[in-house]
Amino acid sequence: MSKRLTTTSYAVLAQVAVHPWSTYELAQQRVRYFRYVWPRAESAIYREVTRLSSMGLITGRKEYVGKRARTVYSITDQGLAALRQWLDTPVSPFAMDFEAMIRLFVAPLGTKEQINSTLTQVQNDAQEMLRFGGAVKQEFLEGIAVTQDQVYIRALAVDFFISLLHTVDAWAERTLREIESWDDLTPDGKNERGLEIIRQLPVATPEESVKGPPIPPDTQLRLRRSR
Amino acid sequence: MSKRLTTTSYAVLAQVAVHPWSTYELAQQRVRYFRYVWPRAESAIYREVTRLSSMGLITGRKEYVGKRARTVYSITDQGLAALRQWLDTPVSPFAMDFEAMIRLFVAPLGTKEQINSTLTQVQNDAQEMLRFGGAVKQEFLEGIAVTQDQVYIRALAVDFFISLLHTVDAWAERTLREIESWDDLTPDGKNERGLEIIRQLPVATPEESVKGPPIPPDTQLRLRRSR
DNA sequence: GGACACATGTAACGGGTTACATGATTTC
DNA sequence: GAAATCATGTAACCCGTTACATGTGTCC
Repeated sequence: MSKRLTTTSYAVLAQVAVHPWSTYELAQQRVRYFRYVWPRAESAIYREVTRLSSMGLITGRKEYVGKRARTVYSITDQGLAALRQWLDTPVSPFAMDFEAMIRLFVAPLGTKEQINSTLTQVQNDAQEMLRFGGAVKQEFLEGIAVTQDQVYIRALAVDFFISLLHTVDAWAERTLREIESWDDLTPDGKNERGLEIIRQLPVATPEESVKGPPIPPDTQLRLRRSR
Repeated sequence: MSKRLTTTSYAVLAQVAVHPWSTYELAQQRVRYFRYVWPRAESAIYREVTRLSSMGLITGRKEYVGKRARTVYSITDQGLAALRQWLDTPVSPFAMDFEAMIRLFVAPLGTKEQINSTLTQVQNDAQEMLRFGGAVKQEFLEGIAVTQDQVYIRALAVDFFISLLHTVDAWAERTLREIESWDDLTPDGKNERGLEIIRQLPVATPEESVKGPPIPPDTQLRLRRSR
């Protein structure tokens, strides 16, 4: 068992910091915590709990619900200190896995139905997540959220979540409409239209912005470094 | 070596489908292809190339640049067929790793400087990626992009990329301003403000939308299934 | 009292990462 | 002709996943 803590470790630690949980609850309640910003399999949570416990960052207390034993974990002072220390290290950048984009690139090899169904799936996923966001919103407004005392922070996170999903949803929508307007998936006659879309994108080309000093080479974008 | 192809395999295959590349070029040029939507380490690309080649989905031809040997890979008919077949399988959903969100949640354990630097980093990353997006835009407008004949498709992808980054950038900006306005990171007196932000989020609460039929239980959001 | 979902895990595989290695070219 | 960088990989660890296991409460 490695000694290094990963972001996943800190995610679990952060969740335990809110209040004590059993491992099962931790794994389940990730939905309301980091499932969407740091998705991991349940078994990964179980392993992290074992690890954090063996390192003394959380402590388990055996409880019984009827005849069934369960271990409820709380954060230790050492665990809190570890979290605080972590806040001084550099963040790993935003990263996404978006398979639909790869499929879009190779879409001309397939059919209109295929790319349509891919984009529809993207939109459905986004709308489903938005529904979850709506549920969270309501919980806070009703004052029954587990982290009700942290609204002032959580509001900022939910804001991000909602904004991002609206962006994905809207993009899927307009892209579906665009493809609908095509007769087929070949490049024939679609060149100028594509350039027009590109031209209208709200972003400056380097040509337009060569007034400023050149970008120093060490400003290179970091790849995700999540270990 | 497992026989199953992963999304990473198909990403490499899709890139080789554009035109032949040496392995090194493939690993480098991911920047212009899937680096941002399917980020993987270079060594993973090398391994995939070996695998795809041994499965006959791509073929390598030895070339020499001066004294240095290199293998240039092209896609085979079998590889094209595999890509086409893949388009009929369900997409794996959008997923993100966004460590900054975890840090935001535990921000009250640390200092204002710490959360500020986290959010600034998020904004810098987004702006750096936007600059890259601008460069891609210019390439297409100048007509010198490698996939110039695919503008009509790529435009849709670049649109997504730009939209998403503007969303991230704007969120980081307004969140930085919000936190700037605080005296400290404690909940004291920030409760009502948080609720106000939540209230204004552009998403329907389930309460508001109970007119429609209940959501069938099998509409559950899938977790990323990228294998 | 059988079925089913809840609660709590363990085992094993493999994909992704980090770290290292090595010759060839270019730079100064 | 030394140093830096390019080009091309290999090795090994470990995180994350999928699949399985097993007892316990609950529903009808």
